[in-house]
Amino acid sequence: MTATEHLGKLQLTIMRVLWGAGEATVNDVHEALLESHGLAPTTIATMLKKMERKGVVKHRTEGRRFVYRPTVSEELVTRSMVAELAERLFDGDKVALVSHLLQAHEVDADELAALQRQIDAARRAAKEEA
Amino acid sequence: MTATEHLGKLQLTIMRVLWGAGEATVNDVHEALLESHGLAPTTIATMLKKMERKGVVKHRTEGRRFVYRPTVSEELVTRSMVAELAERLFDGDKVALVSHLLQAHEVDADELAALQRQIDAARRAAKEEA
DNA sequence: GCTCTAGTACTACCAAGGTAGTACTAACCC
DNA sequence: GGGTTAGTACTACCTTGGTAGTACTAGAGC
Repeated sequence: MTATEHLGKLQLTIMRVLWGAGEATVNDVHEALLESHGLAPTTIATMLKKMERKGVVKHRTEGRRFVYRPTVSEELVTRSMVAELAERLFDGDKVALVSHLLQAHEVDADELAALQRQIDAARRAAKEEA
Repeated sequence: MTATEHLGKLQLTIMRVLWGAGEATVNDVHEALLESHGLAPTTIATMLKKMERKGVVKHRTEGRRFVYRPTVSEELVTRSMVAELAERLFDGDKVALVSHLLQAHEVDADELAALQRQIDAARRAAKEEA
């Protein structure tokens, strides 16, 4: 039932570090985001704690430090967040979401061609599955 | 610049009433959402006030009541919310968002065919514009 | 003019995301 | 063994979305 794995901006950023590294300590995450975000280490720690309470990460103890690892996949999060938006904006109709992108002129000619190829591939895949 | 016109679930619901009606009083909105949501009238009023502070609606006074009207279009809100998600999840790449939908098997064969037609149309439109 | 009421203002509370300071303590080093 | 320090715990504050009760007042009706 994909329990709406909705993550905030910072949470997603942290998750990306975890997804990339497999697992990481508070310090690892802090280092990874230092240049781009410059947050206090305690901010990362607090956020990770909140995320653990929410169930998207788990930690094990290694000496003094906590080693966090994700408990949900990037794919799952992405899917449920996209689904949530489609739900809110298009009453769950994912095709309408794609239509919106096409109609809002958000996609240029090259991108359209790329999409065309992807749709072809998806249709072929769908046919084979059937 | 599309100043990230992000709206919550209820806010969006209220906006839909306003977009549909052109303008509406607190009571109108309350009536409109009574069956589906059953919220207190004060909840609607509070929400509209917060939305006005945020700049997505304005009101004029008509005797004792406030008549609210949207100051942003549905198109704008939709676009900026989709863009925000694309930003968060796909680093702003809207094509990647579409690819995700296709690859995640979220779209069935009929829908693919429909999309195909839309892409064709979009490509023709793009060609004519050039 | 006065009362009743519709309708807004004000206030309050909860949850979650975000941010961070301060306090505490286990571990390491000498 | 004792001090230093790294690293988490606790607490706190802000914002926004959501929800609603209570207080106040302009207007309508008599």
